[in-house]
Amino acid sequence: MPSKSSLPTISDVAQRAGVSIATVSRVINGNTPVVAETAQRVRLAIKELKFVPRAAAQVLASRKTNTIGLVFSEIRGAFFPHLLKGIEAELHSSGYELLIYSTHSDHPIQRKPIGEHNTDGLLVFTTSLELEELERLYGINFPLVLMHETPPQGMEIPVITIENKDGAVMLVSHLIEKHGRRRIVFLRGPEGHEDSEWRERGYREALEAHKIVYDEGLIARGEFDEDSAFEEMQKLMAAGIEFDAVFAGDDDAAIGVYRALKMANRIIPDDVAVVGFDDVQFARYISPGLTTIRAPIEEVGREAVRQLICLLNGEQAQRLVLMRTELVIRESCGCQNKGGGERDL
Amino acid sequence: MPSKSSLPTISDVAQRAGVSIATVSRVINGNTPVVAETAQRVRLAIKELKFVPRAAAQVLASRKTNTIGLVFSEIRGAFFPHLLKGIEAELHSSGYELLIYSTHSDHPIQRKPIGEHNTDGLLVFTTSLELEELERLYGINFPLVLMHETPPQGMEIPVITIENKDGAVMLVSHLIEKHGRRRIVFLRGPEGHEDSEWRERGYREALEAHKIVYDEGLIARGEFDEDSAFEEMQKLMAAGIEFDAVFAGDDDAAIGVYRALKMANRIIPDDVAVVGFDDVQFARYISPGLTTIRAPIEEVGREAVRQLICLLNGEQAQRLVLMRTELVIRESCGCQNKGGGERDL
DNA sequence: CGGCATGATGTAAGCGCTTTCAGAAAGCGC
DNA sequence: GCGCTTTCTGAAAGCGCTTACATCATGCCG
Repeated sequence: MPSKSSLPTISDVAQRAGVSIATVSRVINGNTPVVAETAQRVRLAIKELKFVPRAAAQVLASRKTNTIGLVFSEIRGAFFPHLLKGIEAELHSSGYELLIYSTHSDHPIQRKPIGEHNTDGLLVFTTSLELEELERLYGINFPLVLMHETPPQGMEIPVITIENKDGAVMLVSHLIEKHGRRRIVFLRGPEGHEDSEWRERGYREALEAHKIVYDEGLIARGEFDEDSAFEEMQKLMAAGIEFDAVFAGDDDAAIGVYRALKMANRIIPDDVAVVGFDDVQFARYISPGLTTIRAPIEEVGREAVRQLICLLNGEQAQRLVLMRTELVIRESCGCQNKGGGERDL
Repeated sequence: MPSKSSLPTISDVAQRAGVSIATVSRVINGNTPVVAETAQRVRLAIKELKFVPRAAAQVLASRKTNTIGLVFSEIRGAFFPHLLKGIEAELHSSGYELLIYSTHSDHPIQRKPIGEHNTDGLLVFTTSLELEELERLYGINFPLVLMHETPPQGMEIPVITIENKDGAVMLVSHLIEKHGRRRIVFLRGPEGHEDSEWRERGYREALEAHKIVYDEGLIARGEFDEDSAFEEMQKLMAAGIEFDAVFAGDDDAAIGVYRALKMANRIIPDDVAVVGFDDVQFARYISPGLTTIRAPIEEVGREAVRQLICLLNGEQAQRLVLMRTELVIRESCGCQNKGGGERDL
């Protein structure tokens, strides 16, 4: 049993097969013709020695890492698995590896964790990368694709995102038209979060289209998560603000809204209608079923990878891919949910 | 603006700072003393040139990749984010990177995606790695930690797992003692899945302890996911098998059970009590709230990383870490859920 | 039958770092 | 001041691959 220090290298293989290391390299990479019989001998030697090329050496010599990076900030959130699944799926079919880095703000970064030194390109979700680093990477022409974030001034980086505004309009219009709601709370996401900005714009447009005056007092500032949503709702109610519906910003926040409302004995949807955004897994499981917007998150991941691969191949990528969103009606808005979600509980 | 082909290297830095590349390397790695003033000059040069060491070169020269790998098979499943979160958190505080590979069976692997050539050690979840590959890695003394899977015969690999059997016993005993259920269906997980094996053992022990005869007819074979659970329940009901409770194998499966039961107009928990396993996010959100076992999944991830790092440092790792599980009572078993889960909806 | 494509293989020069080893500079006691 | 140790720094040898280029048989044409 060989110790770890003596793993076989390409020269061991070459020697055993009676060829030069160049030939071994050629049969491994298959880009230069090698006589069939020789190739067979090499492959045998590889198998016998259980040889696996050291990735670092390949990368160093070929200047290609064959892996792409994903920078992400919020592993929590029902959102993440969907996105990752799409990315993984598309990546596998293209032979790239995935390096994931999630930027926790708490640990100051010493060595640069992810970038041009260990990946061929980067998938960046929302604002998980500091502007400075983004500029640096862009400056050296490093392949980059953004998700749910338009690039800063002057940078031409492909973006994949969803129809946030349309989704919000559908949601709010539904609340107004079908259920006669007029005092609709909007629970924003984090400051500077683009999804949130667009959803708010949609919210305002929908109000306007129905001649409802925008009321600053109905805007609450959450973080796209359960806890902050819960607290914001508590505050709102404590302040005695009246409302008959809540647009929760995203599904995670909707959970917090549910909790606060139930604790205050307000019935959903009779007293207060609630809608979310994203249609994550649990949206159909909670009670009442959450009316929300289906965002093709998985598809965003797939498309992001596709565009990045375009870039990696030196092809032109699309500047902007906008994914359609779709209204998913369940019961939390007041509907009876006839038909549709047959998988709902 | 430098083109991608002319990224600065360590020699550029050395030249600019008026030192040798060895010195630059020393201040980067900080393991050999360098006079403060010189070090400062080097750091300045690094900053000015925006130099980032190429990871591949470092890896090749130092023979350490500074990244650990995670091999996983089921990105789907409410399970995954919890695990990943724990792993990420622990990893960051130790300065390692994470390379994730999820083994989809559909794409035959050409190049070895993950292993000794691109990581310093591997975290392996359940049976995501083929035995042959596991043996190979073990054979070359490669640092390995398994999660939720005991190592094959003769291999001494550290394992992190949870008290599956105890959890199952708690669940089933609760069903029997508090709710008088006696015909309890057990919905298994996939063949060979260790969690499933142990849960079944707990199920049988609990029955035995209460003098209930084990009935083969009450065992259904799911896949730890919603769809197979749904189908299995349909089959069971179609076959006219009687039961007053279902132990769903895991929470994902419980969802499928809920759906099948509701579709058949059987009331949970009055007609049929349902319990799950894992306590994933949505368990508290569904209606009725799912009685389940809280498995410290995140902690499993953290602990796995800790053990792997022990190995990487040449220290001894624990052969087996067993995490305690805990009964979480909500309403799906028939309880009224007084107290406890104050975050439940 | 000589000259020349043609295609398979070998030779060797890196890729950009780390690290050993040796040398230079500086401090110390006698 | 002389030899000694003690620090710091530089030269250079790899790490294990890829790939441009050279080499060497072939086969083919005129």
